[in-house]
Amino acid sequence: MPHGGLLSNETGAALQQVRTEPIQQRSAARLSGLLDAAAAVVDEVGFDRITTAMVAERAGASIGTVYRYYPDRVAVLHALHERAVVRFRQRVVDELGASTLTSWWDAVDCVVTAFVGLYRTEPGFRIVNFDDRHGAPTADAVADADFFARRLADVLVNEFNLPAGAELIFRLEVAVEMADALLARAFHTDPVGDERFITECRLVLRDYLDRFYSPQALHLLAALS
Amino acid sequence: MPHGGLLSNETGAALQQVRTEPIQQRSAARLSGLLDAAAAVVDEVGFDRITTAMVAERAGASIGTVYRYYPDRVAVLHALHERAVVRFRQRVVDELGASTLTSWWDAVDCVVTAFVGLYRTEPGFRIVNFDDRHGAPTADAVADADFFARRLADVLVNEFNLPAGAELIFRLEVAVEMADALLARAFHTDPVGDERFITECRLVLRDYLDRFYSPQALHLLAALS
DNA sequence: TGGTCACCGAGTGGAATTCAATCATCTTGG
DNA sequence: CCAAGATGATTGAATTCCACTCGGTGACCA
Repeated sequence: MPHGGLLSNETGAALQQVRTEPIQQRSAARLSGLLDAAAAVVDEVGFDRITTAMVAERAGASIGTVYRYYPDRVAVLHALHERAVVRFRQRVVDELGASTLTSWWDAVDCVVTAFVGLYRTEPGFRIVNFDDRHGAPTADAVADADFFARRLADVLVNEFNLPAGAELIFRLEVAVEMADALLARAFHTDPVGDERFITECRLVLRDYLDRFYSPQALHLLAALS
Repeated sequence: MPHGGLLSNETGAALQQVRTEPIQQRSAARLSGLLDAAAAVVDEVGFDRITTAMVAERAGASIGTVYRYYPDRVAVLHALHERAVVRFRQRVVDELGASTLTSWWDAVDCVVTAFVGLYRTEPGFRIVNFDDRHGAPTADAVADADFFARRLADVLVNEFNLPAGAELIFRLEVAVEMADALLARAFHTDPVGDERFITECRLVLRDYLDRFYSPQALHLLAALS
């Protein structure tokens, strides 16, 4: 299942995600506690064997409490997914800030590094590969699909003068899909991640994007316009 | 989710897949009828919302009949998956037979064409993207993961003299993962398949493999040994 | 006409989800 | 600063839904 990996939107996140916005401060702790519990359970039994009871018990709460915050079981998974994505984005900007970037490639590399790092350390991070596929096409699935690609496009345009536009976004969408698949494959059985697939992922991304956005290609492009 | 797409194994297929081998001829019809029903339901509600009752009703059978042939719900999905894979392979060989192949690229192209064709016409074909992810690492997940890659490797080695070996298999595994992801993305919302992703898939595959197995690269390789 | 093969569908059990009762924390008038 | 409400938070028994079982019934075959 493609998509769902690096991608997500922000607006739709809180949209009916949480039943009741936490008012008192203890609720916030409860909420993140529930997600921590869910993450732990995901690591233990996988995210289709998860039960609401497990999450509740692990969080030291009762079943009812889970349902106070989330309308149903998959909503919990969605929330966990969202949190993972948020942390991923944070990690990316950290990574970007800590590195000296000499070309767009370094930025792409940072993204891969951030993803791999989280896969290794963040409990339940495999949830980023969760995408519940409905038969009925999810209403705004496409709308939020390319969110991350757009984000990344902005960075590449502003920092490295790549040509903005729908084409760049599409290319990045493709790149994200490929990276997602290869990295997920790297961690499919190996908890540390199969290095062969990780390095091949970097290679593929670079080659693919180089085809359009290498210095030479850009130079050529500039000459034409 | 990675793997599971174009891949599958053959040995594990019939292994505990069907509870009772059909003895009388009407049973065979029942069996395929159940799978047809399952395929229809998959198209309607997606393959995680599917219920045994839905399949039974759709097939004009009772719950018990479903369980006469399949030990549990996921076994039905596995069987449907297997059938899809079998039909896919058949389609690939048909396609290969009908085309005049001038290079390994044509063979790869045929595979993509077959996959896209089935996605468009075969009910429930999206099941090829089904891979039940357990928390406990599936015992032989890796073992059957590269089955299709090996198969394809055989063809490419025998027909187009690509250099056999673990490297080729790994490359094809990577290629399969990428193609799987991009094609699944193409059909994620669009039932006819987003042509942009399909053509980009062909492009990516060609570029990726060309890097190692283009005539020039092969020539170079031959010179070194 | 007995012996399998197929089939049925009410029944069982476990997990998902609800909800009315209870506890905890705020807040407001005195 | 302190009662009571008022409102948020929590609980867990009850309910619903769904996978799966099994004893009984008809269909085929020899």
